[in-house]
Amino acid sequence: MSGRRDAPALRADARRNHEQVLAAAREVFVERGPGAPLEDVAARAGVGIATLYRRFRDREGLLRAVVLQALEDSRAAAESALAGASEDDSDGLSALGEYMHAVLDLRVSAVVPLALDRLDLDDAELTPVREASAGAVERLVESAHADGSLPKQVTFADLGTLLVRLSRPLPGSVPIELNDQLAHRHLDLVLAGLRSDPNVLADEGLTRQELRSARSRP
Amino acid sequence: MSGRRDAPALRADARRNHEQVLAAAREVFVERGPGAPLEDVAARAGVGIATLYRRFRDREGLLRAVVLQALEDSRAAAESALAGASEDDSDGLSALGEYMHAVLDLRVSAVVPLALDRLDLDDAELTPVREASAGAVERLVESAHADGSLPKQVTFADLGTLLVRLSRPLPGSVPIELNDQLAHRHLDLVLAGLRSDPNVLADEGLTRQELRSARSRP
DNA sequence: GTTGAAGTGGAGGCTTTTTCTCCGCTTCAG
DNA sequence: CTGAAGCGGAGAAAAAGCCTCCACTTCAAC
Repeated sequence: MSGRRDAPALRADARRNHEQVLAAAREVFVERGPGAPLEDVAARAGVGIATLYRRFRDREGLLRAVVLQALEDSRAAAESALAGASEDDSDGLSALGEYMHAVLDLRVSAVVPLALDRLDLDDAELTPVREASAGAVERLVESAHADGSLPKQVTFADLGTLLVRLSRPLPGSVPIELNDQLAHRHLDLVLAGLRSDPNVLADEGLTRQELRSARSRP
Repeated sequence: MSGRRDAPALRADARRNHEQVLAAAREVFVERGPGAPLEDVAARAGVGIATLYRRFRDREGLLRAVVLQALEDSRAAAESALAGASEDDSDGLSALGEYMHAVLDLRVSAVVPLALDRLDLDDAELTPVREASAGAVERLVESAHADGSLPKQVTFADLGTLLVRLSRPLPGSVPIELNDQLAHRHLDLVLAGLRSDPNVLADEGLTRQELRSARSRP
């Protein structure tokens, strides 16, 4: 559960800074792209640039840490939605919708593809975490397929890529609260469409494997 | 209909380069942001950097030209959809859908907000073109509201911002054709939802004016 | 064809931006 | 109280990007 090789135990203030930098990085990378100046990240975290570099080797190290944390957040949200669904007797699509709204707030789908783009896709540390997160979401999708609340033509890949589109902030000077409010509204629009019509789309979307292989061999 | 003050009539090759740069700029700005190196734009156009600077004063001049052209494209698409709808006896939502698919292909909604962000919003040359384009789209939306094919709660601002989200390319190395294919699929999903349920959303979206004022005073 | 005006590419000087280290000062925790 | 741990930010070094200059090429009018 700790970093690579037993961590030497951070002092309380250092640990707090570490978290603040990570949170700031997620915001800044989402707003300004994965190449945003690290000084901006430090400033947003309310911390000196040296502190950022003390905790993270370089941009790549920071990106990797951000992705790891975001994927973990996503997995937790998916599992909590799945658990919530079996307690109440709500259907699979409701659970999926809950997860998607949560992910929007976490900005997971905005930051992960952005950051992953600059990282080694086959990284040994990243791969299992990616699998775990995707697996949890896949179970959510399967359960919605199984109880008929989500049309079979709408696949994991459809929902994932759609979520990416909905997660990225609108360009231009749109205030962040308005942006988020609109994103949730747009998601509701999509979810309502999925719910009302079992034949929304004529043909079946890509599978996860198809999406991945299209990505790796462009 | 020509540029500012009667243009001195370009030679054929120069005119061709001018168009190629404009087209390349639209693509590159959409893919890499409005701050992308102009050398990349020149390279994509198959032209030297000097040629780019000979035709456009600087980045701002190029951005402005791109926006002007994109807005003009959008207006033409909206008017053609509106005209097509009255010929056939299709409803307002179909016309709107046709327009939205066309705009996706033109990448208008991706490039315009991006570029406008770096330009003077109250620019005297831009404003009338922006009005003309928005006006044509507004007529399309109104006609869909009027014949009941589009729920009243779904506003111009909703559709515009949604189109922006759908238009931006997915980050990561997603091949362009796959990206576009998915974008059209996602749009179909949204349109199907709009069509099937007159009460998709509980409350009314922002008006155009509300969106604009939220943008200008953040 | 010839000719000269129009157009072209890209090397390179200059500026701006970003990175990342170093070191004197501050804070935590035992 | 003290020393180990942590901190901020100045600034050297590097990288990225801008845009001009000029020797060369192409177009089109005659």
